[in-house]
Amino acid sequence: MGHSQADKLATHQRIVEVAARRLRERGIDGISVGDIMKEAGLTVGGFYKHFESRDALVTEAFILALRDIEHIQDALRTEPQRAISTYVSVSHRNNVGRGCPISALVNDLARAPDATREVFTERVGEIIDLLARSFPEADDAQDKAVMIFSTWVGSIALARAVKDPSLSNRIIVGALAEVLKMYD
Amino acid sequence: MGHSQADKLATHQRIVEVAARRLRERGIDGISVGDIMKEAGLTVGGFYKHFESRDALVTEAFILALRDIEHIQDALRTEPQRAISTYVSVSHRNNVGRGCPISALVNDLARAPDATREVFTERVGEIIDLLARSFPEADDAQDKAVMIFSTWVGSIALARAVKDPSLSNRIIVGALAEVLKMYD
DNA sequence: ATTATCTATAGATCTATAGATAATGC
DNA sequence: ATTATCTATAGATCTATAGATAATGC
Repeated sequence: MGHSQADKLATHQRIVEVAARRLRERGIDGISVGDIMKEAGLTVGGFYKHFESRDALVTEAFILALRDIEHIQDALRTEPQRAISTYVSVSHRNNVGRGCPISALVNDLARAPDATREVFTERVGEIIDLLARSFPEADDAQDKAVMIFSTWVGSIALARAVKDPSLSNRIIVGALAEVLKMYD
Repeated sequence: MGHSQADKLATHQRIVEVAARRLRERGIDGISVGDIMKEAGLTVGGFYKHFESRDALVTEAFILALRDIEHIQDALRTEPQRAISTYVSVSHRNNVGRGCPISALVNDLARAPDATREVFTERVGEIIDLLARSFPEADDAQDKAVMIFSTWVGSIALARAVKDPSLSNRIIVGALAEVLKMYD
């Protein structure tokens, strides 16, 4: 056992990092405390010295996962079309464990505890505001923003769920092409 | 015990109906064989005389749930704008248990067994084809179709997951308004 | 002395099966 | 005799807790 206070912080971070990835891959109900601890190189007994409950880990892991879309939000401010092309992409579809936790977990979030849903809701509001600002001259900028974000989430989630790779690619490529036309 | 062969068919149907609703409300991992049987007025022991496995019930329940979008598909052939207004609506958002199983379960489906994903994939292809036919004069009809279906799924899933009712309404109303503009 | 992590386990699930019970249907 | 459903349970989870162990840090 290596157990300084600094070690504990590093351990905590490692647990949350593992959970943030597996959460997106397997869903909220798809991860267990035991599995996450094992993958972090620990045993289950120490878990509750780090987290109040399993739900608390889920919320913390979701918050960490949201960091993986910060670069999209930053790009939205200055280069919206590049942000869109990064989100609606084959590489994003293929990398669920490191991708946007909203498209990976939107159904799970609808059934999640309030604490997690609140974090999620705030971020959705921010993204929609950023998208709306990318249409400074439109009088329906908010509506356009809401539609684009719905398309992002829907296209990536659908492209991951369909079995046919050709259909999956058509969803990504087609949705991207149409969304980009909104900037013409 | 009432146990004619006709009773067994009715029992089977009742189990699948209960599962089709709870599946959409709670997710694939959110239903248990025992809970579904209990809600159908039965005990757990009889389950495996009706289904090969839990997964088999999930697939059958998903197929039954798909019947709740057949009226949308029918409307798409003749009145696409009405079909869209029915799908992207507050009442659809509020009725997950009887609503489209794709928007309720798209994340779950990405992690589901192949048999379920295949049924889902086929239906997605059909819907996209129907949507594409609603733009007979456009040369990007397939892309438009893919975008609209992504918007459907994303807007309903997001509107259910956000906590703020005002934001939830803005997502529905905004996404609907923008999609309808594609028919102008 | 304190504490970060470990071993062990209680108690509550959940899927699936075995065998009993009470009807149906030849 | 057959069979639809029931009771009971095996075996495998899963969350959470108790108490032991082996470090840290005053």
